[in-house]
Amino acid sequence: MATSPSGTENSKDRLKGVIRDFRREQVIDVARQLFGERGSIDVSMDEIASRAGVARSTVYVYFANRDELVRACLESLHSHLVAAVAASWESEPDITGRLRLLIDEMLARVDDAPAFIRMALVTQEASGRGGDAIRQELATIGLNIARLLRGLCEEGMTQGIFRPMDPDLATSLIGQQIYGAMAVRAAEPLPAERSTTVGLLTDFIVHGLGA
Amino acid sequence: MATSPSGTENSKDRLKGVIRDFRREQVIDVARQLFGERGSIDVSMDEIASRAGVARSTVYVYFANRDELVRACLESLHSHLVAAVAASWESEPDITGRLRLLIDEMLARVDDAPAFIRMALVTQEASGRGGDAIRQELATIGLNIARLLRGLCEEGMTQGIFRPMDPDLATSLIGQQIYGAMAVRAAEPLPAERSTTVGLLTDFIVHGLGA
DNA sequence: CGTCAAATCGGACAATGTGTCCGACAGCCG
DNA sequence: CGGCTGTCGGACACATTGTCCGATTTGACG
Repeated sequence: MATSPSGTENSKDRLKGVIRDFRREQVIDVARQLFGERGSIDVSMDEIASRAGVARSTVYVYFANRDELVRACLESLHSHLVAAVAASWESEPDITGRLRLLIDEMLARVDDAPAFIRMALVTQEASGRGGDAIRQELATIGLNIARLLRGLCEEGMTQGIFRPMDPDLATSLIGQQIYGAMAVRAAEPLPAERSTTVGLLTDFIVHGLGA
Repeated sequence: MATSPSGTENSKDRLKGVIRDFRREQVIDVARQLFGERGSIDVSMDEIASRAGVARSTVYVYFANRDELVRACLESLHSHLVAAVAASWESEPDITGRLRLLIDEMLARVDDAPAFIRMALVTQEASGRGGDAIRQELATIGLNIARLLRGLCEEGMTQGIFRPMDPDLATSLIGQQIYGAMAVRAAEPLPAERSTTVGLLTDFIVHGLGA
């Protein structure tokens, strides 16, 4: 640690870090695309590596194993979602509008990578052996979205738009509806126009089926 | 074909058929239980075979491959569901009551084999290579349940309980909600009392979140 | 009881994919 | 130049699926 000036060393290390991140994202991008097209089970590490233009063994330098790579892809998807939502959140003061916004972005993720979402929604599967990292990541994502939803519910009730109700319950019910909608859309060969679906979904959540 | 009296031969063949069915169900039961506990990915054919007390190669006499076995398990689960619903359907004339009944039975299936349901809900994954048989079966099951739901929706609208709406849309929305609820429940380590959940869910479907 | 056929066993096999490891090699920095 | 680092590419051990086949059991029938 004393062999070179700390300034130079830091800069060098930072450069290395940047390069590493860049390579990592290169692999993640390829993996996300392949997973999005064909799900995660059907894509081998071999294929990801060769498509990313690196050796298979090199992939294992960046990711401990397959699950870690999948986890990183989920993380990437999530951060894109968060960024997209944050971008228009403040400019949409209406509660229902924000709900619509959130749903729209989530369904957009589905349209982006249907096969991957299909897998993600269920990779809670694989409860036995591996998959711990993946489930962990999904839990984190779920929690984060639940946080958004819960805020929405509480404000909706305060404003008298929603009827009084345990906010956790409301959050869970909305979450389940969105979850179902995502899963169904992910399985659909030709999903309907997203804006239409979002509108109908939001309406249903607010009004239900009753007369 | 002329070597023995046809009567005897038929009886013998039927017996063989019965035996075959019996053995098949033996394997299916074991597989369903293991899948229910740990999902389908984590259970090897080896383990299923040895737990069922047969050789691995024998399993392949009854099922062409892993997917066929999974398909058979799904079929079994579905037929149990249908039987349970049919048993109390007629004695429940109320539309909301029937909806509650259907939801209750579906969630009961989840409680029965959470890990398997988790997988089933997403085995639309594996869109590439195999999995065709499984997806086929899931589509059939989904269609059948959608049929029930659609009838419920139409009758509800006729009776003025539900607001007028495209019945296909209503069916899809309810289906998605139930789907989400099943998936979430399947992932829950300690799901809430089923009757409570069913009540809240039904209420939400009918009334939504609005004030 | 002995015979025969079908069912089952059990293990070998090829194919595929994962994760590990290591020697070779190229580029960069001192 | 000489060493360091990251990458390559391929060999390896391991697990699993699905196939195959000879040996063995079972059970029905004469």
